[in-house]
Amino acid sequence: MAKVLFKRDEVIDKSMWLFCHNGFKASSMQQIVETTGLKPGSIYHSFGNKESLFREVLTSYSAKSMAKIRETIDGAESINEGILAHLENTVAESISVDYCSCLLVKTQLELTDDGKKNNLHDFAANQLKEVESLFRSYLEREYDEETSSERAVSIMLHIFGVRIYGYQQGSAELMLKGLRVGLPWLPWN
Amino acid sequence: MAKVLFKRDEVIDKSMWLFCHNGFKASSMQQIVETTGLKPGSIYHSFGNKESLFREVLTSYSAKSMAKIRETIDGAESINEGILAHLENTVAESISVDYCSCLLVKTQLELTDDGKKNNLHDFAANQLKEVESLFRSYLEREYDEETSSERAVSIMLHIFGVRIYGYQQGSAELMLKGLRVGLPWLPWN
DNA sequence: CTATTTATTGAATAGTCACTCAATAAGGAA
DNA sequence: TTCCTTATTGAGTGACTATTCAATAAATAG
Repeated sequence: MAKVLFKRDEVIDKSMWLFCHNGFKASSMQQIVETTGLKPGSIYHSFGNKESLFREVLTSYSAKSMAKIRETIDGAESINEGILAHLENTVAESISVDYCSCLLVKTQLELTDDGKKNNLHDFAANQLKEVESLFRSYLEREYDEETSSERAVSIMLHIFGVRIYGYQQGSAELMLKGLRVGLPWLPWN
Repeated sequence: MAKVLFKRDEVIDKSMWLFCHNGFKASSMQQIVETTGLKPGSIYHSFGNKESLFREVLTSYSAKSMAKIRETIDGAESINEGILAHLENTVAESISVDYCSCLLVKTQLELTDDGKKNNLHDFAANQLKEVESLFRSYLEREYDEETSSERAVSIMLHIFGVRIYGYQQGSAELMLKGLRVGLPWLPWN
């Protein structure tokens, strides 16, 4: 056999699952081989090395995340209702049985900024900055620049908070109360 | 030579520095040997294994963190001023050159909950719950139970947020603005 | 049909990992 | 002093790591 027998997207998705659960270092190439069904040589031929594969996974993860945010806000009756819906989704996600936080957040904490160009730490940080920009651009449809900027930061702080707080047991209700206190300008019921 | 030639606390502190910067898995025993000056056999004789050593480091880190919070709040003119001072300290810390977030947060994200008893993930999560309890107990001196509980959660969400947001470049001012928006009940200037 | 290109294979490589253990050295107890 | 306990040593262990590469198989070009 030869020539494009596997689907690149499927390999990315299966690898994403693994990286999300175990992080970068703890996901071994052996596990990737088992999860994707590809042989080591195939992976290296198609993706270069583990870091390149991970980079593609991160890019895909980031694109999906931002698409989902857009979808949620665009589908809501107002910007603020959309933002609230996204936060509620994030909380709901965090109590699922195999919750594994956010790959970008995990990557930023796991990989150190070694000073080299295009390191994975900075890559994740930049993607998260883009998420903030996305929220800010939505807010600017409703508020002045200053308010939009402040509230975008506040949203990011709360999302990051939920990404970590979500590991506490039975935390959904508590988190929603905490979000309501910290984001009183959102249209809570 | 023999018998207690090294100081246990110093070994813990030096290992803490390493674990804070690289995380659990990425800190090799070889690095621990180099950092602490102990030989492999000595470390295993005194601490059991890498996980036990890390557990002692986590315990020490948690104790130090909570002591510092108490110190800051007890030394302030009011509970709320103390909480604000602690948040400002956290922000200030996050812009230092070798910032490495919070070991408990990093551990919770790096190590998965494998379901086993006393795993490191749960250990870190429990320590973070105690930090929340500490804030709640302070707040209960000023507010009713419900308000104290909600605001303690809100504080934790913001601290977690800062722990991650701190990796963005030039973020100190932005974070302070975000905190001011999300925690308007604190005595800002 | 033949030649060339290219995806796939999987055993093999060198390096790193956490960890061990017999030998050794130095206290305290008798 | 002699014995016993215990901290220290550091070379060594096997398991695992990411990665390679010559061989192979299939699709495409001429």
